[in-house]
Amino acid sequence: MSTLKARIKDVAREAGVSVATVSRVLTGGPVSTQLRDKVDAAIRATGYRPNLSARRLRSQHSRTIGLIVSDIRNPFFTAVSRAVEDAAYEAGMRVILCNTDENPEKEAMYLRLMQEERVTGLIFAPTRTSAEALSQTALDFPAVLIDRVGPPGLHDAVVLDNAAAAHTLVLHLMEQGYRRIGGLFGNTSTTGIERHAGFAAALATRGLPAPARFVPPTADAGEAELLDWMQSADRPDALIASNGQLLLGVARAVRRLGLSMPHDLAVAGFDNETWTGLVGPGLTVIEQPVHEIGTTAMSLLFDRLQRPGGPARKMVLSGRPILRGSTGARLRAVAN
Amino acid sequence: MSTLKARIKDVAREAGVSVATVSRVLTGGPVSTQLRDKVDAAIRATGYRPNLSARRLRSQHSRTIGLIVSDIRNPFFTAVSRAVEDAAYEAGMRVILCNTDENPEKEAMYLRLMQEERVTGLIFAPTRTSAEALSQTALDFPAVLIDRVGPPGLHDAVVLDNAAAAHTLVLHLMEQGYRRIGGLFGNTSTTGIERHAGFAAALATRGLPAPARFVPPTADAGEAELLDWMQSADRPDALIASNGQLLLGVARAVRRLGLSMPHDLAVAGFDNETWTGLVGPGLTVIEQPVHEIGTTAMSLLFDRLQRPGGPARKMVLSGRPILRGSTGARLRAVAN
DNA sequence: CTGAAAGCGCTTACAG
DNA sequence: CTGAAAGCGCTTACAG
Repeated sequence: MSTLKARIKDVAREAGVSVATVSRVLTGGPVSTQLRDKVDAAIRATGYRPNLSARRLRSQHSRTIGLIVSDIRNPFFTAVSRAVEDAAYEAGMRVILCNTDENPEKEAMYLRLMQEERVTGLIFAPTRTSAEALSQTALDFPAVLIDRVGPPGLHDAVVLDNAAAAHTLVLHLMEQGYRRIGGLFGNTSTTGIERHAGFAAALATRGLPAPARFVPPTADAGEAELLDWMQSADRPDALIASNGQLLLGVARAVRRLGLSMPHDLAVAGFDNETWTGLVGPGLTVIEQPVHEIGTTAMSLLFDRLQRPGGPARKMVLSGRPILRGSTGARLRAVAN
Repeated sequence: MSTLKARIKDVAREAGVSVATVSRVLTGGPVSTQLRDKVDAAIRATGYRPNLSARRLRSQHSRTIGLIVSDIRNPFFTAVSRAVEDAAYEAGMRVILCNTDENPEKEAMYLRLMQEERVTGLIFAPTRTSAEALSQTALDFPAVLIDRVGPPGLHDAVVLDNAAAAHTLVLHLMEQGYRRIGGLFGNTSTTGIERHAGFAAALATRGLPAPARFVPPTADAGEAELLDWMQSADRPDALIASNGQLLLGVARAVRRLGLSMPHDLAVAGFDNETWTGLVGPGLTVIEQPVHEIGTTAMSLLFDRLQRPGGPARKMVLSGRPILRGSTGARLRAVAN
């Protein structure tokens, strides 16, 4: 028989050994070659597959990583998730993925789920609300924050050097001749704040104004905001979008308004998504090391599990500027 | 105390009731209001959270859905996954997601994992190799195939009307004046085969040749193949790409060769990914009802769980053609 | 409605 | 190296 009904007890009977011996074969314990062969044969004969729930309960190890992000459809999180999952399965662990839609209530709910699953560790991209709440909540497992930071010194984190990256983009735009540089930032995470800081600082070095707008980090919000902005008095001649979703909204608005990049509006943003290289003259972006963010988060987590205690570590990874046509040099008005 | 150490036994002691009563409160069994209040208070006082592994083991219900796709980074699967996850959490179930990279060995491995997790049901996009193997393997849980079909009559499935969709695209291209219409198809799934069939059938109605190339369903393979094709003798004047990854490769090749759509090459494809509306004149595509594919798969699964037995059902959903500039009318050579 | 007891399928000291 | 026994944290008949 090879139904799923086979338990370790059935294998033991089939092999003529104790359940302890079967268990040892399964977990790589010390067993004589002779018995091991018998057990292996019995496993094949019965079609036995261990019951992971029982194993987890008894061993008190869930071998499970929680992964909480805002939306797996955001390509940044898609890529990070894939890296996390690969690393997890590699290490014999499994992943529980949750989408919060930047909703603090969902975050709280999934945090409870993580407790109930007795996860080994958590990788978490919190909203600002939840990030602050983290200082109150004592988690029963180590957590590594990604993309966004929490209360200082409390959790390990892997983030981009956001201020530096935004600074680089602004510097580039200024070098290209732009002076009215606007910024569109997400309003739900610390990331938007940090990128805004770098943006404002760079413009301050030249005494330029730093018009900024904060919106929900979605394509729709970005599109609507830019449509409004471009029809207002303080219309910018260059724009920075602080993440891939907002940048997508900007690209849509540009298309809808029939603007030409960079002539009517220079555009730069974050996240080297597939489409950024294919649109118009190509969009200048900061590429995030998405895969490395995922693997680094897992490394920090495994590290923390092996050596609990010790100070919180923040890994700050650099983005890579990819300069494309959307930030080509500004054409000066011809003297006439 | 509010550590995770609290077990049902601790709550019972705190509330002055039996563990059975606590369990009944937890699972919504019949308990007097008086005791229920005591237990609720004790749960709050102890910070108790149920242990899902224990619950699963004892109740023999994992409340878990397995989801096996080729790569979560493929936007089609990203969207389907999100729909599946939302439906699952809605129903109090959790999802185990696995990426197979179109690799039959990984598929077999994850299928074993599903057994060990004792999943309630499975949603699976198999390669052709695994789809065939499915006729041999008896699974211990119901499975719903998505995007691709398996052995006839064996499993529920949710698929696009692939042949009809490809037929529609070819018809449109012929109406626009194109006659040398090539097709680029994925070679790992039944989907590519079905789309090729519709493609060939449509061209046959006008007695036109149906030059087709089968490649791995990746952007790189698509790009390389089109670069080669466009430099060959049988260079097409219109092209169909059978999925979003291949279409992306095509878009890259078009850009690299400096071709103008539709003048140098008309392009149509599958999957209405974000970028398809933003590239050049916009790409004509068949939009798949990605969200509905996910929710329908879950419905079929829940249905099957409630009423086992009964014939396998195949849900065939229609794609929606989105006509854009990439398939604009062919400019005839001017008589001179 | 309530409690005492059995048992889900494993792993892991303990003793030999 | 091997086996008998305890027990992980729950749920669920069973009896009252």
